[in-house]
Amino acid sequence: VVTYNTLINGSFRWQSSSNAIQLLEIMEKSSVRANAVTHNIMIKGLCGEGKIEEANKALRKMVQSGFSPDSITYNTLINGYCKVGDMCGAYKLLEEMLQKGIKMDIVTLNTVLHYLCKDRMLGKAIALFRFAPRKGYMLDEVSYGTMIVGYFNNEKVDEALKLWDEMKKKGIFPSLVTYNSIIAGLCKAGKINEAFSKLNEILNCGLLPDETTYNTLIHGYCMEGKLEEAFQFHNKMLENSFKPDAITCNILIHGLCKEKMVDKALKLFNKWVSKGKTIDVITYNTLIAGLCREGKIDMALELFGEMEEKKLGPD
RNA sequence: GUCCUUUGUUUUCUA
Repeated sequence: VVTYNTLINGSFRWQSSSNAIQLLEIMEKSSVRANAVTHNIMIKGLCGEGKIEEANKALRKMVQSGFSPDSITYNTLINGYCKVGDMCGAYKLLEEMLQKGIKMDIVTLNTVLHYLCKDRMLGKAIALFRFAPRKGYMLDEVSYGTMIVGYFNNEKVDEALKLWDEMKKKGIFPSLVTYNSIIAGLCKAGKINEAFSKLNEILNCGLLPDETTYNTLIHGYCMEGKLEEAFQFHNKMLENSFKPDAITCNILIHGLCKEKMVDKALKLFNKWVSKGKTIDVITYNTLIAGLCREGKIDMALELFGEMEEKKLGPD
């Protein structure tokens, strides 16, 4: 069943729910029985595609098969409801969970913190963040990372940095994700040099930056109009054998368009395509926006036609 | 004591 679980989960991640469901059906026809993890994977996968109804069906099936939803099940569903904006649904589930005697854990708490921050209720998030330890919750790296991002998104740069220090003082060592978060925040605040110095800190800690790290910094430089530096980072990425991805491409194209260099953006785009690298809807949207701004509507429409050919549905 | 599942980080449009 572990084999099937791994495959089903991977299928959701890299293919689609229909492939995953097929695998589940194959498993059901065999002598292998689904376990609680299988059900949790199904629920998560369906939530991930925004199919809340289907996820609920999967939940019912789980119960029918004799499994009790656990905290992972509930956390998954609560996150799913929040993701589609159904806070009432999420709240109902939370109550149901508590009624069944399943305690909120740090994951539940972090999920709530995240959506409070996202829905511009930073104040409530802060209150919860400060109150939780008194209730026995051990704030972890995700809690801190979530709040740091929340502060940055509300332009509270100093507070974000204060939390960063507080976290370290507590002996929680930032992982790459948290470093990426603070780099993004510093970039957004226009503190690109401080963001850059965090990259050195990453290396000194023995961590390795990833594509997100580079993309974030490249984006930071682009936003400042420093395209030279942005492309230097792009080259550095290649040197260090990281693979610039569609996001990298989108960032660079956007940066070029912003500086009224749509022609160069188009060149980059063509180069990217000819190398067989992936592009996506956002690539097209970015280029089309750049072209429209310059009044080159016919070229924009040409790209629009290409989108349909490539089955990248315009949105 | 080992495998699988839940939370945080990067890109596009409205001045």
